[in-house]
Amino acid sequence: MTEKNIKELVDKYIQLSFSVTKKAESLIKEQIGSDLTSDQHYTLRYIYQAESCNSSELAEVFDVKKSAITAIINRMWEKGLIQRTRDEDDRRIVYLTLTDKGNELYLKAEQRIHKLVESLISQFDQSEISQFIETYEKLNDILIHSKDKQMEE
Amino acid sequence: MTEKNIKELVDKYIQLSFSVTKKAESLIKEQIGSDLTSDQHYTLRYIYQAESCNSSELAEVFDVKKSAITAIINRMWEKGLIQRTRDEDDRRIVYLTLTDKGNELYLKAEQRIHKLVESLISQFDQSEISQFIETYEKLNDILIHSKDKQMEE
DNA sequence: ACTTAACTGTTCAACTGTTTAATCATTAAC
DNA sequence: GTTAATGATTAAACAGTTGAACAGTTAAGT
Repeated sequence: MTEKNIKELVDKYIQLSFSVTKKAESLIKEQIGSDLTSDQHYTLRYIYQAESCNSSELAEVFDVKKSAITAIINRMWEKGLIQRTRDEDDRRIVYLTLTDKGNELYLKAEQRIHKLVESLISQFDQSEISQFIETYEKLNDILIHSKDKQMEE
Repeated sequence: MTEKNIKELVDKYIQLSFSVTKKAESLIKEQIGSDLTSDQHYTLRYIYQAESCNSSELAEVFDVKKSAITAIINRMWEKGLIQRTRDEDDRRIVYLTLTDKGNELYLKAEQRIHKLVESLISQFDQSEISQFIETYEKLNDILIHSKDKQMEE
């Protein structure tokens, strides 16, 4: 592969990455509706899948400071979507769990997102989309590894 | 493809999309440094590539209201990165162009991002990455089409 | 046991980015 | 020549973020 080809490939990837991310985010926002912001939905999803978690964990996953998590959790707590429970053994830790309302709101939005993504995916061959996701997964691993390597420095 | 397989594929894509986007954004932020935010860098890039553009165009590309663009341009104008020039024929239109400082700052960050992406891409077979980008491009087209279809409704 | 250090989470001030609605200046349409 | 429409801005309000300071709790060292 020539230098020029590599540069073009990289340019194209940077361009596509920006464009796809923007448009996907925009479509997802429409599925979520006005009850939740994107970040709030992502937060609901993480807590839903983890069943229970704490601020530090969320801060690491979302790659923001803990104070940012406190702020977002506060807003969702005020809306009655999230509960806080202190650990009895280590009273520093605050467990975050979804309320019934939070659960319901998450599932409603997630179903719509699921339908959206399914309709997008259905426009590809099965082999093409499988190959794509496989590479995407590999990229994800490489990105995780890149972050870890930076931590060591 | 069974129902179950589709659901798993969709779940995986949603999961990966979130994870990859977060991590890539985080790595890119590190390349940009503290002189610029991500959005400011994206703005510089768009104006750099377009050579000249106006607020409405940016608002459409970034999928935000024009007032949001005004705000971001104001901050970058205060930093001396962007110039505003009124069109002589239609004095409503304000052309946005990069100052030398803006140009320089953009290129410095973009070079680092380029190196980052190149080092990521180099960890794949050429055929794999070509196939990936091809599918990514197709996905981008589909997303653009999805937006257009919504506009018609 | 007491002191110190480390950890979990919060508060506060300052900032970026966003939307909504109102406004200004300019151009287009009739 | 008055009325639309257009391009851009302003102001208020809010979500999200950081950085620094802090409170409460637990762990470690001695």
